Amino acid sequence: MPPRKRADAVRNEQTLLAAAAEVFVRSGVDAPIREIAAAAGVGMGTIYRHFPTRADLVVAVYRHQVEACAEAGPALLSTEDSAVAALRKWIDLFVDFLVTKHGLAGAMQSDSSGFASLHAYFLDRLGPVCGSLLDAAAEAGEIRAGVRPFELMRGIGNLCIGRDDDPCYDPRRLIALLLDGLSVQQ
Amino acid sequence: MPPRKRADAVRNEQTLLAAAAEVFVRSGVDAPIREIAAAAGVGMGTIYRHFPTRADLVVAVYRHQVEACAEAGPALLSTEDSAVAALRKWIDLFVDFLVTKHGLAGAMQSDSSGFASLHAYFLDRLGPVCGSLLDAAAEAGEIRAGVRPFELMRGIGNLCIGRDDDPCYDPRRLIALLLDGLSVQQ
DNA sequence: AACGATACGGAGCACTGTTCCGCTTTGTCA
DNA sequence: TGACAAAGCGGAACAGTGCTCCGTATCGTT
Repeated sequence: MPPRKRADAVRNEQTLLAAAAEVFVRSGVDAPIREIAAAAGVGMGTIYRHFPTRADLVVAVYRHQVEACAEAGPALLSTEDSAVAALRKWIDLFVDFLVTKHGLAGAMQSDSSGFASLHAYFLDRLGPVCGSLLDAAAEAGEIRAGVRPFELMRGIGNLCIGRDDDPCYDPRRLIALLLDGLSVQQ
Repeated sequence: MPPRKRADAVRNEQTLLAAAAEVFVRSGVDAPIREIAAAAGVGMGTIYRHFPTRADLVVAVYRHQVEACAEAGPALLSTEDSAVAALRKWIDLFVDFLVTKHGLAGAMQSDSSGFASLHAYFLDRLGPVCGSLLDAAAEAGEIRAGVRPFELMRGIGNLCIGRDDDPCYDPRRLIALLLDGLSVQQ
C-alpha cells in the first residue's frame, strides 16, 4: 500500500484545481502552464508532477468543477434570499464550468470513450441538483413550473458553444434572457 | 491595375505549394513553418509574404491539390497500362490530398462557411474525374460496374479519418482491400 | 532533534510563430 | 546594353511556449 500523501501535496493539488478553473474561464483551456502556475502560486514543476499532461489537468478540473457545482446547489438554496436567486447564482457557476467542459472536448480528440463516461457522470451528478433548484423556485411561485432540468442544462450548454469565435457573442446575456423568460407570468 | 508579378515570385509560389503538400502529408498541417520553408528551399519570410496566415497556405495547397488531382485522372488513364492501374494510382494521390483536406477542416474551426464552398468545389471538380476512371475500368472489365464515384470518394474519405490518433491505423491498407473487392468477380 | 523521503520552485533548454531589414534579383527605360 | 528603382528574398532575432531537471525546502517519522 502506498504511503499517505504529504499534507502540502494535497493542499497544492486543491489550490491548483481552483486556480486552473479560474484561468480556464479567463484564458481558455490552452492557457500557458506558466499562467496557471502563477495563478496558483506554485512552480511549474508542481503542476507537471500532479498532472503530467494537459488532459490530466483538464479532466481533474472538470471533475472538481462538477463536484463543486453539485455541492453549491443545496448551499445556495439555504443561503440566498429566494429560490430564484439561488438558481441564478447556480447557473452562473454552471456556465463557468461549461468553459472547461467545452475545452475538454477539444483536448480529447483522441480518447472519445473517456469523454463519454465523463459526460455521463456530469449528467448524473448535476441533473438532480438543477432539478431541486427548479422545483424550489417553482414551488415558491418564482418561476413557471414544468421546466425539465436536462432541457435547461442542455439549452444553456448550447448557448455557450462557440464563445471564442466572436468576442461580441456573450452567452451570459442570452442566458439572462432565458431566465427572465422563466419568471412566472402569463 | 496591379503590376505583373515577378517571375521568381510565381516560381516560388508553385514550389511552395508543392513542398507544403508533401510536408503536410509527412508531418500534418501543423508542421513548423521552418520545415516547410526548408522543404521548399526558401526563407520563412517568403512563406509569410505569399501566405500571411497558416490557413491561407492550407487553403492554397488544398485548391492546388484538387487541381492536380483532377488533372492527374486523364493523364494516368493514358499513361498507365490498365484502367484499374490508373484508378489505383489516382486514389493514392487522392489519399495524400485528404490529409490536407482533413487538416484544413481543423484549421478552419471559425470560418465554416468558407469551408463549405471549398468542399463543394472539391466535389464538383473531382467527382467527374473519379467517375471517368471508374467507367474506364468497368468498361475494360477490370472492376465491377455500378460503383458510384461519390460513394467511393466518400468511403475513402471516411477511411482516412483519425489516422493521426493511432500509428497502427493505416488507411491505405484498408483502401487496398476496398479496391481488391472492387475487382470484377462473382 | 535528527534524518530520510517527498515535494517544491524555477532556471534552462528546445522548439515554435512572427517580424524586420539588409541584400539580391528582376523588369524596365534610356 | 547598362543602370536603377521596385519587388522580392533570406534568415537572424525576438517573444512565447512546453517540458525537464536538480538543488533546496518541507514534511512525517523515529
